[in-house]
Amino acid sequence: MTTTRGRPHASSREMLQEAAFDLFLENGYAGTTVTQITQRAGVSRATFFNYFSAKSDVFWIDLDDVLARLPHALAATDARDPVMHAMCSAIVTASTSLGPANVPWALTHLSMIGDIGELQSSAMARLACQARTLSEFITRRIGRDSEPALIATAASFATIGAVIAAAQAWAGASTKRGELGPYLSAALAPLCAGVQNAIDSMPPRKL
Amino acid sequence: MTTTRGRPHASSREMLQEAAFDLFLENGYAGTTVTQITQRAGVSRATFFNYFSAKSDVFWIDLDDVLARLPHALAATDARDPVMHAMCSAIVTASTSLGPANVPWALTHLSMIGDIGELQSSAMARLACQARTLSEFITRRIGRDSEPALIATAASFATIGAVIAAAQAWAGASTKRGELGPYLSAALAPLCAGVQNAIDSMPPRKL
DNA sequence: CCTCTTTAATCGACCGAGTCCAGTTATTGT
DNA sequence: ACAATAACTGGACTCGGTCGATTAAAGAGG
Repeated sequence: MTTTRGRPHASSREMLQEAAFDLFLENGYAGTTVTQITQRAGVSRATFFNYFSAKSDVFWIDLDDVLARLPHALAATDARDPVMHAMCSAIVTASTSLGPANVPWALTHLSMIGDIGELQSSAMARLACQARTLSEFITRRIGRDSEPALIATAASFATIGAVIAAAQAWAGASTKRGELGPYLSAALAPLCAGVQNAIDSMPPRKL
Repeated sequence: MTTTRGRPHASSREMLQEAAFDLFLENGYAGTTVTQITQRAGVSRATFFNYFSAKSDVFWIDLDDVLARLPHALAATDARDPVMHAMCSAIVTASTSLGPANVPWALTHLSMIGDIGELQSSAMARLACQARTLSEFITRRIGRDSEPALIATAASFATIGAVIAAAQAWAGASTKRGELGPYLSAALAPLCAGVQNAIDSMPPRKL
C-alpha cells in the first residue's frame, strides 16, 4: 500500500526553509524567531516543530543529507587501500555526491548571517556524531575490533576538525569558489599522511 | 587603591559549583535546573548569572582556566622548534600546568552524568575558540602573516579534535587513570608529524 | 452516504534558559 | 552622617522547545 492515507501535507520543509532563509538574511539568525518564520510561512508555530526538531535544524538539515551518505561512501572504498586514504577519498566523494549546484544554503550564505558563534556549536554537534562512524571504520580496518584505540578516535575527531576548517575556508572564499572537494583534500592530506604513517609503524596485530 | 569598596561577596563561584555538582550527580545535567542549584546554594536565581554566563559554564569554567594558559605556553616555546612540535608541547605543558590533582571536575566525572550529547556541544564551542589562537600561532611561525592559510586552520581544528579525543579517552579510563599529558601526546603526535611534513615540503615563503 | 482510520495541522498550556532592570543591602571612604 | 560602590534580590519578560488534546482533511470499506 503506497497510497497516501490521511490528511495531505499543506506545508513543506521547503516552504519553511524559504521563509526562514529570507528572515535570516534580513534579521540574522539570532534575530529571527521561530514564530516569525511560521508567520511568514503561514502556518502555526507547532507545525514548525513537526518538520524540524530545532531552530538550527532548518539550517543544517541539508548538511545532514551529505553526512548520511558517508557510511555508504566508506563501505564502498577499496579494502586494500590504506585506511586513511580510503577515509579521505570517501569524504571527498560524499561531498561531491550531490553536485556543486545544490550545495547547502547554510554553507554558501554563512558569511551573510553574522551569528557565526551561535551556529557553530550546533553544526559541530552534528559533525561530532560522525566521529563515531569514522572511528569504527578505522578500528575495523586496523583490525583491533575491540574498543577503538586512541589513535582511531583521535584521527576521527581530527578529521572532523579538518573538514570544518575546509568547509569554513570554502564558505569564506567569495564567489566564485570552486568545488568543495579540493579544499577537503588539501585539509585532509597532511593529517591522513601522518596518521597513516603512525598506523603502519604500529606493532602488527596480535592474533 | 586596591581596597574593596562596596558590598562584599556573600556567595562564591565555588559554592554554586558544589551545589551544582551534587545535583548533577543526583539528577544528571539536563535534570538539574538553575533554580534548583541556586536554592541548594541558598542564593537567588539572578545571582547564579552573576557568576556564570550560562548553565554550562558551571561545568567548563575550570577548563577555561587551562585554556587560558595556552597562549602563554605557546609564546614560551622555542622559536627554532618545528611549528607543530612546539604547538604540541605547549598544549601538553598547559594541561599539566595545574597538576594532576586539581583536574576539572567536569572531565573526571563526565561518565557519571550521562547527558554527554548535551554537554558535548557546549564544550566544543569553548575549544573551537582556541582554534583561532592555534591558527594564528601556526601562521606566524610559518611566515605568511597575511590571512591564515588553509593548512594552518585545518591543522588547528584537527588539533582541537585530537585534544577532544584524548580528553575523552582519558576521562573514560576508569580509575586510576594517569596524567592527561601522555594521552595528549599520543593523540597529537601523528597529526603533528603529518602536518609538519607538509609544511616543510611547502615552497619557501616568497619575500 | 456514512463511518472508521490515518495523518497533518492547530491550539493552548507549560517549562527552563537567559536577559534586563529597578530596587535593596552592606560595606568603604570622606 | 553621607555619598559612592558593588553584591544581591525580585520580578517581569522573551524565546526555544515539549506535550497533550483536538480538529481537519483525506482514503478505505461497507
